[in-house]
Amino acid sequence: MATIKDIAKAAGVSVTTVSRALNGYSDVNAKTRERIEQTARDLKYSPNSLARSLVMNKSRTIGLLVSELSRSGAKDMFTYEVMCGINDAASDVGYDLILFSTNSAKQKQKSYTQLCRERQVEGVIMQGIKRDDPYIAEVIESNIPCVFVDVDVEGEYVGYVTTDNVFGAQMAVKHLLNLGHTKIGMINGHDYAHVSQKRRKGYERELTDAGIPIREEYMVNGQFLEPEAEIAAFALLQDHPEITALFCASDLMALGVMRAAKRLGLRIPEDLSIVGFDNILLSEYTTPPLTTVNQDKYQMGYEAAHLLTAMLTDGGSERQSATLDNQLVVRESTAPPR
Amino acid sequence: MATIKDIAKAAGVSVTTVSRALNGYSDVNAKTRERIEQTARDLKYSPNSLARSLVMNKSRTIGLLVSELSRSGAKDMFTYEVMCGINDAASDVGYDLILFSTNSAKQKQKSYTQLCRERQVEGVIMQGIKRDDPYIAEVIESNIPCVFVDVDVEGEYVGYVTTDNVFGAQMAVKHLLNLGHTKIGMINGHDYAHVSQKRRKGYERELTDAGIPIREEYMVNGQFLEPEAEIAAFALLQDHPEITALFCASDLMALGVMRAAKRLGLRIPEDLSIVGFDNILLSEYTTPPLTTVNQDKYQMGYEAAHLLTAMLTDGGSERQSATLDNQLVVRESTAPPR
DNA sequence: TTGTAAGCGTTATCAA
DNA sequence: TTGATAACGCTTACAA
Repeated sequence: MATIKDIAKAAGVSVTTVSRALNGYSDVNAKTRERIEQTARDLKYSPNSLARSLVMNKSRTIGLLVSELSRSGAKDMFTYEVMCGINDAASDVGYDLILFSTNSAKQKQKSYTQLCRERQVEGVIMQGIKRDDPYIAEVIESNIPCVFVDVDVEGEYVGYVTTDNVFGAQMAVKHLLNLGHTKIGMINGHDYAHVSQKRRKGYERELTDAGIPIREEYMVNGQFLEPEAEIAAFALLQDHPEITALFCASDLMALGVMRAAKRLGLRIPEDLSIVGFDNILLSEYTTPPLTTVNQDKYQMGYEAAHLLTAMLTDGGSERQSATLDNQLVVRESTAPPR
Repeated sequence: MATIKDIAKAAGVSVTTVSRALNGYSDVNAKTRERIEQTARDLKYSPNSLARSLVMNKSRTIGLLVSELSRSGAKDMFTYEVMCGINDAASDVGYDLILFSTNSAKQKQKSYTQLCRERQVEGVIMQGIKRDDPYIAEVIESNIPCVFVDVDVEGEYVGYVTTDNVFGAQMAVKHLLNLGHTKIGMINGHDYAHVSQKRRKGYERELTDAGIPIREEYMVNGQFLEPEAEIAAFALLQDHPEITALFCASDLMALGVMRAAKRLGLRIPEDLSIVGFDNILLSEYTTPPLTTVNQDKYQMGYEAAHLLTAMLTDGGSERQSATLDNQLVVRESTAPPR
């Protein structure tokens, strides 16, 4: 509870001198500094960052805005792993993280700018929000630096981190093509996700390059959810029994697809090959283990925080965005068609 | 960037009146209030919580201290799920979360009290720390309210949330006993975990109740880590081939044990029955699916935040701690011995 | 019902 | 090398 005032009194100097001594300014007599530091220790002083932030107008705090941070996200460790990366990168440079968890109900009450201003965060990292989220427009208008995870918006103070989703999808489809598949369906997420658009693009491009016509009816949405994907895949496979392989825009949805296949009596990979996306932890443990496209989630978070803190300190020089590589991980859910 | 000063000027009143109007005090003329609220909206005002916290000496912030928040924790969703619960409970009552991630290197630089005072958190939730962590003593001494997850310390301002680990372990062992096992080993975590002590107690008690002598050499530590557990279990099973069942203090370790069994050519559950603890997501997907003791991790977090905010507002009335029930989840990793 | 003024714990400007 | 003093944006006695 000791303040610099207390120290000043105890050490017989002014608060100014205490402040300067404790902050390592050079214009303080060595003896005085020593005495001040000692009394600070004696009084178990620790600075009040609130007061400091107020006067300096810098909070050394980053807001972490995760849309619907909830149990449902528990299954793919995506959010968590990204967070770990963010946390590590932020704490490396002395920033603390404040967690805003919003949902649409809360968003109605409080605008993005309000949220940030209130807590005086210096910058924001946004994760798990959809393309049509009203906050995105606010972010671009506002002058609070922000880095998005998996939404490709850029602006003066806005950047993003993502992986090469087009290429990732191409690798997945090429793998299927190489195995001899030609009737390849796709279970996508939803139209409001940046990654869905990109993965679809990769899927279509690879097919086109191979001279295979694109069939709209082979593409369905599973909302990035396991049960929804199961329903969608079930219907798709029932309507189009000629399909021998499915590319899923997420591992979680691939899980649902596996369930649908089981219900239809289809063996994996003999009757149906499945490729996922994300390489979530679970994908290694399914039966059979899932072939998928790996994304380095931790790195995404780390990079996001790094970009943001760079904007904050350098004043926004160099890169604002980053696209990370991803890799095909071949496991046992894919095989040549019968 | 508008402040109450700006509003005061624009609305032609004093800052006091603005403050009172915006905070819903009754002693403000309805007309004046309306005018003030309108100009606040016009100016896109949002309060500066830093300034407010400073003067009120209340930050409405909870510190979340997770020891070694890192990728290694990614495999069990424990940390994440608890966090979701904390987040939901905290935001229900208008508290924000600030993430402190410490590791021993940082702890040396900064004491617990310093950390909290600096950021002026009103209370703290601590997760993933060991019994011998130096912070624990600090917490008890300090007068900052704190709730621990899975460490049973109590004090004037200190409580904890845990599950009934003794009973959980008893259920696990009883299940094994009922199947006819008598040579039951235990892969524990380490001596610095509260839960390890409790689970061991449950294991020993149940065995004793069944008239089976406790054999020290049947108990080994796996540090709550998969590879360590694999090594420990491998050695144990090699030295004591008569063991037909293993109770593991965590699912993650059970995964390692399964690997060890495989390497030894033991089939699960025919040659070796395994029971885990936690019911992590993965346990459902292993081959075979793991019998385990479920803990409601989300609820633990929710309860922790609830206890803490109650302490903060009521001034520490009623309960300070909570012990949640857990349930045996029987899957396919257990069977009668041959 | 409204306003004046003090104060929260810092840092920054300026003068000594 | 040091110290008054103002300022950051807000709340709150106290007075009017």
